Amino acid sequence: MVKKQNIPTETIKRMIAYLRYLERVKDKGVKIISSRDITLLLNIPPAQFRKDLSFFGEFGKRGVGYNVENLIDTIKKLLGLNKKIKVIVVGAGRLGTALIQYPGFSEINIEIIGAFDINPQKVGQSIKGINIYNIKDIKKFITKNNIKIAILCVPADAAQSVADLLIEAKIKSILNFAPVVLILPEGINIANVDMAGEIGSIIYRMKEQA
Amino acid sequence: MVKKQNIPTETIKRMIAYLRYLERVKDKGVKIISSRDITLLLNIPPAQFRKDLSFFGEFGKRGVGYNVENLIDTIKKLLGLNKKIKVIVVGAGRLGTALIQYPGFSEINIEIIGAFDINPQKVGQSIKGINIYNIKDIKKFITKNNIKIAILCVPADAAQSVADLLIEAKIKSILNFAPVVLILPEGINIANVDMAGEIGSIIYRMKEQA
DNA sequence: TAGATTGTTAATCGATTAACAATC
DNA sequence: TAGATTGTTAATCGATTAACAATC
Repeated sequence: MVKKQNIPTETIKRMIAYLRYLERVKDKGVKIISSRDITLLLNIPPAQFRKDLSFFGEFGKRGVGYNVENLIDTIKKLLGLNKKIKVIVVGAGRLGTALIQYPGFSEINIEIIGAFDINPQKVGQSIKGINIYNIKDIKKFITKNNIKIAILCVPADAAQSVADLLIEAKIKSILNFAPVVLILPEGINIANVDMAGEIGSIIYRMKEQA
Repeated sequence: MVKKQNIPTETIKRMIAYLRYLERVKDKGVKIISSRDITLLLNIPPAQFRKDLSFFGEFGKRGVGYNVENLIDTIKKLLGLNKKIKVIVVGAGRLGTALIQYPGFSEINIEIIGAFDINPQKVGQSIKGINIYNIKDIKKFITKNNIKIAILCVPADAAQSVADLLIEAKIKSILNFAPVVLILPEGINIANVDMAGEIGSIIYRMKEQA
């Protein structure tokens, strides 16, 4: 029977961390690993790892541990990372072009298949084989290539209108790097990467220590 | 009397979002704002805004609302963002050079005063007036300029050793973009920006909808 | 005063952690 | 069988939300 409670987003993010760590130990030749060993370097209590997995099912062997290779495959399947996922980058500025080449995405099977910009000087160029297209063609491109996910890295003041355009083009999910809260219809998945917020929290904690 | 409970990190991050939003409405000439209006577009219940502020004190006027300009100044002071904070970028690759120019940092008074790389071809160059120095000189630079915060964007397999170097140079806080969990001594502040984790959580949620 | 909105308490909700029976 | 480690329940902890008295 398929388990179906509400799985915390934090659990999903930890699963990706587990996945990365497992890939690393697999490369070192480790075949079997315990919840204790897998969480030791991740600064997580072993029970949390087991709890996280238990949302999805049973994947270990009592008294033994987890088969590394199997667990990698399992987690990939559970998260939907077992097949390539095509995404586009919207906004081919500094950050956008950096993300096109970010190895952390390709590692988890995410493939950037195009970038879009409004600047005519950028349109037509390509970065690492990824073409930069005119943003006015984005709807056609999304439909034709059946894209569901966009990485949004346009300037803050353009973010909402570009997001509206993406929704119109039937994008289902947005990874937003603009420091703005986007207003989106129900059913659209959004994740915000707030880099300033992260560094702000660091600064506050430092202030507290002083 | 100074309030001192344990303030959730999420509260701090929301404070930065409030700050950004307040700056925007201030530019539009708004003088007074209620908790309802401030949270309307941020998708947050008004009570949470008030609760967040209450960790720090009382800043509104009952029956009236909050003075926008005062509140901006207050939040900046509370978070330690009222004076310029000097930081360095370590790793002047695509992501590093993008972050050097990221406007979201300068908006909250964070000033990048130098970048560091191991690649001799990059050393000596400069981006938007920010010099790229040889990483072997980093310790001297940190000491001389009294830097407390580093933005770490070296490749994953170099991240731990570079972090060790930063600790040796007496850095107190690290904003880490490498998809690795760093092992750091007690008392060092760390924030991890896990871009792959964020997009992974999106992919999972999309899979659930289907 | 009447209306509005804060600040805060208490209730709710959800996530983490501890403990242990199950079982390899 | 003895030792180890899982999977899961229950306890704990912390954060969010609702409700309302205080007060402008």
